Amino acid sequence: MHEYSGQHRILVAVDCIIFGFDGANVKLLLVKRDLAPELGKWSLMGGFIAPSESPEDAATRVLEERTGLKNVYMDQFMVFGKPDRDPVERTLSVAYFALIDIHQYEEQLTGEFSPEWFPLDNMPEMIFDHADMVKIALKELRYKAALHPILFQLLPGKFTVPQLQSLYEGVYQTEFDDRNFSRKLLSTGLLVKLDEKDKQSSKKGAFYYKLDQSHYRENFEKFLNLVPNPDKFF
Amino acid sequence: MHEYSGQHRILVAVDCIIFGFDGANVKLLLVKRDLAPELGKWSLMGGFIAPSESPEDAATRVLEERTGLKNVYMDQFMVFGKPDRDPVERTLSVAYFALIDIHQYEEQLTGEFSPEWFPLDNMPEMIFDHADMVKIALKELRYKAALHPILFQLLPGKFTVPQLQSLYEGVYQTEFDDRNFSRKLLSTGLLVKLDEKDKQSSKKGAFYYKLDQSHYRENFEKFLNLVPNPDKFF
DNA sequence: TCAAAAGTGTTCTACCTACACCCATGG
DNA sequence: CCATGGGTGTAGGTAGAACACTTTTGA
Repeated sequence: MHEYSGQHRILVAVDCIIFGFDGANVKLLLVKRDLAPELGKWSLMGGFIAPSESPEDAATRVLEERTGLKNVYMDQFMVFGKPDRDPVERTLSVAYFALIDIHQYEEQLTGEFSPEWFPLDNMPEMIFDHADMVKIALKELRYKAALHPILFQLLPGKFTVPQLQSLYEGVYQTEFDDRNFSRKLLSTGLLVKLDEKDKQSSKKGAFYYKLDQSHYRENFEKFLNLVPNPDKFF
Repeated sequence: MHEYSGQHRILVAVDCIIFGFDGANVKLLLVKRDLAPELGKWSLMGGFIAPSESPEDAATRVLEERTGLKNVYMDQFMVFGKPDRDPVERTLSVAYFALIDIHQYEEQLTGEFSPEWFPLDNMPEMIFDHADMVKIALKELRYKAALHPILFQLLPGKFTVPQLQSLYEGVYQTEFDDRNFSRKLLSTGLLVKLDEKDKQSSKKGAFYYKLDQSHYRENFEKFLNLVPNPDKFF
């Protein structure tokens, strides 16, 4: 026996909701679609799953092909599968959100289909159900980030506490008390203080920190509470 | 244009990890596989997605066909997609966990392929990667149940606080302090006290409660804390 | 009247929150 | 020398954890 008979096979794609943070705003990386129909319209980065690939493999490949980035934090969060979501042909989409350090992302040669960053509050119209996917991805991001230290993935290797705070404020669209935030954050034991200071944003300068990688991995599943009353955001 | 050319289409199934609670143990409902290969071996309840169905539709249909149950709480939690997970033909599986009131489930006529309940600590050997799926489903169940009141779905319409506690203890395989548990539980405002008592398990008798449905729905997203130190279970 | 389970009460502690205040420094 | 942002300190409140005790009633 080499296949199940009488069954219906479906095209399966992966789509990546790619989050970045430029220091002030949380942004999403979109591309112009390079296929008909809807050619040239904004779209998530996606691609079909090849015969030898798992969905994870495909998502990793798509991300690398389009951005040049490897070892990116990704989370499979939902399958979108309404029969008519793609007007061309039934296509299932396995959706991932990805968190990248926006500065690692090298501007691709700006061709007609080059990717572009959009702030969350100013997204362009998108193909198919991609706007729904973004909405749900953001919700998932907020949910997961309220409990686990994933937002570090959006920052460079060294960062300051105030930077991290504005990242959290960007993700949750609120302001947090600086003093409580930094105390909670430092008490997690996740950070290692460096000697260097960032003098960009203040005269006093803020110390850089880096992640304590082993502590990070060991405590990843632990619930954190960097976000006060997180459930109000869902 | 009626389809994307040159792409590889994949068979897509849904599989349901069906949890039940008999008052003492958390159990899973398995069936004997009715297809070659591995015919007769234990398997999750599953089926292929039909052309007109979304994955949710398919999971709902499979569950109803096999158990007769409608309106069951289900959560899509992961796609399993390693290219070789099904030896017959590449098959993607969208996995759902389902929570049913075990007493609602009417024993099907006990044919050769009739479903059977297995306690979590005594599962039979299963086909393909179904054991992995169960493991991850249990983890997801514990994760979600630590934060949201989903375990009510495993109990009948009326239930006592001690019953609910042994359910939680079954899911997390620990014991909780009775006094703290009931106080926390009642303070959620999720329960409505009934006049009737359950006299089965004690002489004094324990009051029955039912869910306050509107409160349940409104507060579903809120984080609860019925499980002390939940992260130690992940 | 006693055993067994249900249910209420109390204290201790830890953490979260909301503040006020000092620090460092570039202009 | 002062404005600006960085960082630390402190007091009050709340909620969770650990514990003791009373209540009910069938046998």
